[in-house]
Amino acid sequence: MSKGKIFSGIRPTASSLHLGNYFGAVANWVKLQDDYEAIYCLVDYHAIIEDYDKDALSDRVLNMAADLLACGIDPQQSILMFQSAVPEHTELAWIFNAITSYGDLQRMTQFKDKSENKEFVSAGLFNYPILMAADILLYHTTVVPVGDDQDQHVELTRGLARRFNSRYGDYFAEPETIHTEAPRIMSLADPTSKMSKSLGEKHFISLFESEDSIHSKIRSAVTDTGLQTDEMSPGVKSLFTLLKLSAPESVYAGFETDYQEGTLKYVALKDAVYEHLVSLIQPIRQRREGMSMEEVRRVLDDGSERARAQAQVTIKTVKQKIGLP
RNA sequence: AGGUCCGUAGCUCAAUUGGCAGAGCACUGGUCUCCAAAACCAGGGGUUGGGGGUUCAAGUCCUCCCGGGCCUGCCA
Repeated sequence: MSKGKIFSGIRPTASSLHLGNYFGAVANWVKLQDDYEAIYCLVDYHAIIEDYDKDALSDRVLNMAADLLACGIDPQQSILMFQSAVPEHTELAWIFNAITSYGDLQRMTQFKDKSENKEFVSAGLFNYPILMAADILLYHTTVVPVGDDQDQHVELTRGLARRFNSRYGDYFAEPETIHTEAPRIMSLADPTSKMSKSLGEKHFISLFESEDSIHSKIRSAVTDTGLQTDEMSPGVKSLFTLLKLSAPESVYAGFETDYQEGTLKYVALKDAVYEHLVSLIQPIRQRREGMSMEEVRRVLDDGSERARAQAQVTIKTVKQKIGLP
């Protein structure tokens, strides 16, 4: 039987991947490669719709590609590409603009969140779900692995596929989302917020930063705040999550028992998280170090070329269907 | 294109008739804590969007430019 087809993107807004990217998305991307035909895309056209550093962007694309390869994305198996190398993304997005209702976009909660209290809101920020729909449908993707914050956008994508099909004749399959068991990794300094580069230096741990820095960030992780309750505090829960992801089950179970018996020393938990985390990411760090950027560039160009071949077929058909010469 | 309001620290803002650029939050360090948090103590942080001008003295006044918000007009 034929494999399903996956498309997933990541914005090259930082110079390297952090633990949230890794456990929340990339680790799953690596696993999914075996069961699906996958396209993983650095979505640089998405990166430019909000403030960004033009001098850093192209290096970020390359560096994140290198990070992804180090994490185990296999360019023999999957396609690793960058968006702006395949102009058909924006071409299809424009076409989808014509069948997207203004109201649908206004209802996007992410747009409402991001545009609130911002003095410059680009039209691109408003339109971005359309580009995302184009990214997905351009390759006849059947499965989209995303966090639940992207559900609404995938739902729009399904709606656009349906609307296109009913106006111009069946063509696009409606992609399904899959939610892997991927946990949301929280900021250690503020365990009620998702780990993110944009919150500031304290709020994320890069896969590639120094061990000292990782250690001190974990050591200073917020644990209990305010009054004691029966519930495990978000900060402690977050540390347990990281331990579960990085340590053997027996180690995890030991700490859990300590917690339940009230004998847990948070320092011990933190140091265990640090040690297991570092040994888990050690091989990734080593692969990343040995990587040549020329090779990464070649992989990206090759992936983008293969993707483009598929994209061109889609665009050609779409243009015919909608009546363009 | 016209009208109008605005631009001061990472963020929100203050600075008298023109008179030493400041506060809160955030950040960094310390005390405390198993680690953190809270609290307290200390610290770093600025081309006041940019150029020119008036003045003994400009964040403040004049002028041009850049950027942004709102309104109107025009446009494929």
